[in-house]
Amino acid sequence: MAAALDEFASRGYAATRLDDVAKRAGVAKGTIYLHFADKETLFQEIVRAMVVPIVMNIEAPPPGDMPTRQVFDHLARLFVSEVFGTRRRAIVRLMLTEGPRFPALAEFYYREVIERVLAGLRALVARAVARGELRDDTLARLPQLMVTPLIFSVVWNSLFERFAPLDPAALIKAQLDLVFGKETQP
Amino acid sequence: MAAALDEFASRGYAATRLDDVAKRAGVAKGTIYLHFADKETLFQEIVRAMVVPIVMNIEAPPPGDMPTRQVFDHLARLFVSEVFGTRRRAIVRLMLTEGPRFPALAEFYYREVIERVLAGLRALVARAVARGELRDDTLARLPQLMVTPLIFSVVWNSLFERFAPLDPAALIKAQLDLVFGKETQP
Amino acid sequence: MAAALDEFASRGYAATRLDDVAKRAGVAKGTIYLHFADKETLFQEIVRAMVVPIVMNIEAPPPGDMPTRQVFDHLARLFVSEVFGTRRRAIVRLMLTEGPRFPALAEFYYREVIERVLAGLRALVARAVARGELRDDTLARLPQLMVTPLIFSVVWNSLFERFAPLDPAALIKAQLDLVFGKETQP
Amino acid sequence: MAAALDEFASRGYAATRLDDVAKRAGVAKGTIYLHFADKETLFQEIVRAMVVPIVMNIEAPPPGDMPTRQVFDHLARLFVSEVFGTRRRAIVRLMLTEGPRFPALAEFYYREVIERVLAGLRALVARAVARGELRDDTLARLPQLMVTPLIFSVVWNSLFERFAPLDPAALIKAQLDLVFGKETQP
DNA sequence: GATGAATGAGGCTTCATTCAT
DNA sequence: CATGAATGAAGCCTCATTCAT
Repeated sequence: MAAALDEFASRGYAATRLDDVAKRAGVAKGTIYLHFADKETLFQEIVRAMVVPIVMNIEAPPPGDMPTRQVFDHLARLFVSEVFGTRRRAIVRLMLTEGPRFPALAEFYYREVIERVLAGLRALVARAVARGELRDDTLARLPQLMVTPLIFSVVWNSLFERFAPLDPAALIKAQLDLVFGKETQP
Repeated sequence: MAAALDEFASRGYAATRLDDVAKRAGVAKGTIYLHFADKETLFQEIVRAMVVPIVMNIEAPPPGDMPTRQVFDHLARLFVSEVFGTRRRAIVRLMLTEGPRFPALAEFYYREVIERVLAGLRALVARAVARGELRDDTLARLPQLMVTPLIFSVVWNSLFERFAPLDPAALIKAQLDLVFGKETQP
Repeated sequence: MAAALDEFASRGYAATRLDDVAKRAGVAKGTIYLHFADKETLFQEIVRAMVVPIVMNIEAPPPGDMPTRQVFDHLARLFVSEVFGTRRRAIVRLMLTEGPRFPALAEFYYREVIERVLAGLRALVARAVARGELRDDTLARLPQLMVTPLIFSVVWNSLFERFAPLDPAALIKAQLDLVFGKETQP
Repeated sequence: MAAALDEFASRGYAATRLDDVAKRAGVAKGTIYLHFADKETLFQEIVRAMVVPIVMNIEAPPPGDMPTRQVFDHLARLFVSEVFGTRRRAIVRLMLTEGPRFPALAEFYYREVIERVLAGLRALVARAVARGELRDDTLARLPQLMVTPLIFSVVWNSLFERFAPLDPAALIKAQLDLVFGKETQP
């Protein structure tokens, strides 16, 4: 699966040859079919299997007294170190680029990841409002605003990293500053 | 080219058959080769040809006395009506999904579109700072923050429109509220 | 189709390679797919196309005054010269050997050929009874008895021709002798 | 071997997978290779092993005073109950359908079964002629005529049983009636 | 003996590309 | 210019066979 992920990530679904996956994994072509019904299943299994762990962290409730801004900072660092900085980033990119052609996968992703992430974000926003850290509830209606910089960073860097690498940590920090007001002590 | 765009947009580059493009265009398969060297060239020509017009608007300098917030509002509306609401949205999505596999195309896109858009955004941010409409210059360093909602909307809707359509106008307005402060009179 | 028939006839359906069919036909492998959806369709189309002409003859009504025995003699000669002695014999053999694995084909064969042949045989038997050429009507209930020697000859020779070729003309003549009584003047 | 016979019988030689044979037999795939060199050998061994018992009965000499017609009746009943009505019918069908592709098997079948059956039939025909039960010796030259209904029944039912099942007992009885004259007391 | 995971040759099928008309 | 039949390389998948355990 690691070999397949690498191939899918670097060539895309359609351009990946199972021959190459097998070669990279150090097995014969037929061996793949002992574990996966076909290329499509292999692809979907990989994404499914690696997508779920990504979401785990956000659901853990934050310590009761931590400022919400700090919670978001923590989550952002988590994303950068555990997703963006790792092979999991490829999973996110594959979802974005291949998802439209795999409706079943997109639905799975939505149910297993997106809905949970959104719910978690909404809960955090509500917490911040309740604690007087946020003035209004626009963000409760559009919690996506808390993660646009993350997705944007993945997209940007997959296309333009060569020309102008974009630091996801800086981008998300700037967004948090917009939301919570500029930090006074960094 | 319109036929090819439709096919590429709905199936992706690799899964598009020139047979289908020809059928949709009402010509014979061979005819395509009278105009384009091969499938790859066809794809790149289409994206190039349709990408350029997208950028035109942003470069026109804004009326001298218009509040910068209004300029951004106008540009956002322009994006929604002229890109998101039209077939051009497919072009943006194709750039995002196929770009990684077409480095030449990504470079072209970066030079012809992204750099110019960024420069335009930077100029607008500088204008806003100069006019006292923005306090600090984080946005001058990361002008991408002004467009993350647009890109995010395209990505989101290409994957999850079925489950939870996301209104790009609302998302960009909320982002502008974050940047400029909540509008008092709409 | 002729090339495919030859290959199917000499190797059976499963063992036939489309590569060989193409080679024998003097075309490229892909060309086959311009005319037939897949190997299975190719096989079925061939059998269908060549099976129908076989049945034509038997349906023509016999001259009013000809002894029924002569009508059968004529049909038997027709079978020997137009089917057994030609490439069409391979069609019959293919139906027998591959039919069980192609239920759709067997049904088609039954509807298009067998039912018609049986009806024709029944009509002839009835005619013979009406003219006093046959005593009882067992054959009207089991008209298959008029063709068992033909089918048997095809089966026998496909297996044992090398060891003991069986003359279908002699076998069917002997059967007709059994049915109508030994011919007095040959 | 029973498992393999079932698989071969229902799918044909080429379409049978050793995986399925092993599964049906409740052993591992490799186990098959402890007993048979390869798939072809397995197939031939099965047919050989089960073909021989079929022929045994016909060679037992008939009771001296039994009318030959009765002997044939008895043999016909034996075929129906011991072959047609049992799994052995599959063996006969496999010989017919796969024989052309296994010349060695066809030869074995001819030597071990056909020749003996033919000899037995000839002896019976000669006995009938000697006893005045048959007028002429056409059947001595073409003893196959005594079994065409049996083979035909197997072929017919393997193809058309769904549409019009054919009773082998009725067919062979009718043929015997043709040969020996209609039975007066059944 | 028995297992069953692994192998890889082989065959079907697709589709970008060509070219005679 | 346009056609579309023909090509054949390329890739997915199957399954008989092997062999370390």
